[in-house]
Amino acid sequence: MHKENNLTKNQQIVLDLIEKSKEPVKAYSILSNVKKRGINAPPQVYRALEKLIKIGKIHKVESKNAFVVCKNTNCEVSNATAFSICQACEKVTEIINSKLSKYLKSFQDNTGMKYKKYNLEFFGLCQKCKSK
Amino acid sequence: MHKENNLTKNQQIVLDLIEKSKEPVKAYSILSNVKKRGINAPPQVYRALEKLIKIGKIHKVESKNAFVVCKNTNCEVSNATAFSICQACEKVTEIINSKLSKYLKSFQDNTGMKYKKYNLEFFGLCQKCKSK
DNA sequence: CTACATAATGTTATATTATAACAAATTTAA
DNA sequence: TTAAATTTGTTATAATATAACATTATGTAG
Repeated sequence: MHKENNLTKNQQIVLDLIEKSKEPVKAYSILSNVKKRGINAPPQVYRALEKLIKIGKIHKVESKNAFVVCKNTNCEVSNATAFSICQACEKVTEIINSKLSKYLKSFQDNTGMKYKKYNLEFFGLCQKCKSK
Repeated sequence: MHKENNLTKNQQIVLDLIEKSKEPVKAYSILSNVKKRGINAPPQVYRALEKLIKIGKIHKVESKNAFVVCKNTNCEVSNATAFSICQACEKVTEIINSKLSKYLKSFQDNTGMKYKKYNLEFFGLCQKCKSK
């Protein structure tokens, strides 16, 4: 919400909007909400999103085509992301767990491929929805 | 490739096509390739895909909006999927690693949320692309 | 400062991915 | 063999994302 350095006007507008939201926000929802602030067309939103992802301010939740603020000081510019997604209420939370990230960052499969990046999405029922 | 039981004609046609492909296939690529077999419109493809995912025959690679055959006899109807994706050649391979799947299936975060399902995508350079 | 390079912007158009809605045909199972 | 459920075929449209290009702003080296 507060002014970040290094960000251009459009990037800041888009980031502000995502930060204000409790839920992941979709690109066209962002667009319709920032029209009053002078952003008129999809490319302006997608460009800002691309940059914000690149610098690690936000992440894309792939299974939802939606965007969330990075809550993790350790995810190292978007290279190691994990989310918990409730299948009922659709709530998405970034998982911050150093054991998990250490495990995955050092994971090696049998092909010898060295991983630079991962994205993990867990699905289940959150506390609230479980008790319904 | 061989006739599977339980599948309808369209489901079988779509599955055959995905099985024949070495790479993840996109929905509209499937569509254009099965027109000669009588599938004319997107909903026919998407319905087949939905069913095939549900029964665990195929997976969706979320970061690519593309579909691959399940290579894993243990992924238990799509509930535990992991992929290795080369950022250069875009090759996608399903990771079959029981340590990894055990670790993730039993993973618990601090919210008490119990996970039923996960999808993990690793990115890096495959052997071939690394040595270029 | 100034000129070059780089990045960001604004804009129009279009490509790509996915679903809604509904009538008809087929399969399943009571 | 009828009712229910599923799958199909079809048209239309919604939702997500990028191409292309002219313009403006910003950063940086000389």
